Amino acid sequence: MPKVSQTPLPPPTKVPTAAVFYRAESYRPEDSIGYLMRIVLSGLAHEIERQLEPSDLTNAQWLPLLKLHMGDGGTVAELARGCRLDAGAMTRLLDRLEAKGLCRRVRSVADRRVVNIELTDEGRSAAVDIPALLSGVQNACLAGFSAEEFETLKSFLRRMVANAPTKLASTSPLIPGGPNEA
Amino acid sequence: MPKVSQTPLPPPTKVPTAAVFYRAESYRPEDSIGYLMRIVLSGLAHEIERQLEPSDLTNAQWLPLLKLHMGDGGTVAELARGCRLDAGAMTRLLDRLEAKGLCRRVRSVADRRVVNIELTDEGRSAAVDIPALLSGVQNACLAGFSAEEFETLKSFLRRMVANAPTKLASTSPLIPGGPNEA
DNA sequence: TGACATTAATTGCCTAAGCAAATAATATTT
DNA sequence: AAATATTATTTGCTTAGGCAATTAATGTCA
Repeated sequence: MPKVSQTPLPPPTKVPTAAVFYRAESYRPEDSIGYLMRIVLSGLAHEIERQLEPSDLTNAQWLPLLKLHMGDGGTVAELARGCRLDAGAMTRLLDRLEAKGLCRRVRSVADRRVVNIELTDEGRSAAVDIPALLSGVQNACLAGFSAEEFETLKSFLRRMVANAPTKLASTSPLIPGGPNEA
Repeated sequence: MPKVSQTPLPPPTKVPTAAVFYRAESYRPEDSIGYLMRIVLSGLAHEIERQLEPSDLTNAQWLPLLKLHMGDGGTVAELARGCRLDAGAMTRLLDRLEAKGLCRRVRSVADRRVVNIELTDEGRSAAVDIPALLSGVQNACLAGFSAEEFETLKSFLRRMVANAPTKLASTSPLIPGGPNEA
């Protein structure tokens, strides 16, 4: 039951009216939120990768490793969903992790289709450092932000996630507590 | 001259104090701004690519095509810088655009090292539709945002861009009017 | 002028991600 | 039970991007 209003609304719009912030005639790539987010993200990725160097991990590899370490998914399919990756891509990513000795594949006995992924000791010791690293990089990215601005930013991002085409948003449990938990 | 205050500031900090929004002990990937931005961006990319289908263009190809059309860079190096891409990646991207008949390479006579990239008629006609497409997708992503929220979001993003490691931010004219033009 | 440095573009090698097809195992249905 | 559908994983093919080395052309400096 979304926002029942007591006073009758002039036009009974159920979907929020599409804003017109960008127009074809005046479009400049550098002003677009997509462009700006791309720059922020690539900066974050670059710095994360730089700090990951001693661990011999790439920016694509820390997320599945972290999920394994947190017990959030222990099969190829679960990891692929959790990392929003193609199953084939995850297979080959795990090939590389396995080649580095960070994890191993164990065929499930209960369901012989699934392959359980287990961290090795090296994998575990590489994983424990990741949260601190990610926290540091993202805190640095937010330098100068107040706590309130930080919350506002997150709520903006969650609203944009919710605006994304349903297909993408529905394939995995995106936001644990819904798009409104501040 | 950033915000000169009349009252004396208690600690004369010149660099904004690093905020502590994320901590290793309580880190959850789904709460991170990097994760949220990644989802928004991939949703945007997916939708843009879907709408680009009739043009036979990919999400990676519209930006160089648009820059060529806007006269913003006509050589491999300029396009690579403008699109924040490796020169080698741009070479091969242009290979694919050329194979599709959207552009052609013309060796410069003034400086025989450089290759000038020219749009073909097909390239031009593919480029003209791009701004409207990008505007539509990004406006949809911003559904429900007020004009003020939109400006706040952009200012947040610009501040994060400015916080990015100097290396990345200095390689190209990121923000035309500086990180403060609302 | 000649040695050296810089720049532009290309190429090879790697990681990476999506899509589609193939295979194998499990579920469902008739 | 047999046929069918679904699921898990893998593999081939493609686009894509980064890094390093190579080649060619231009600039710089002693």
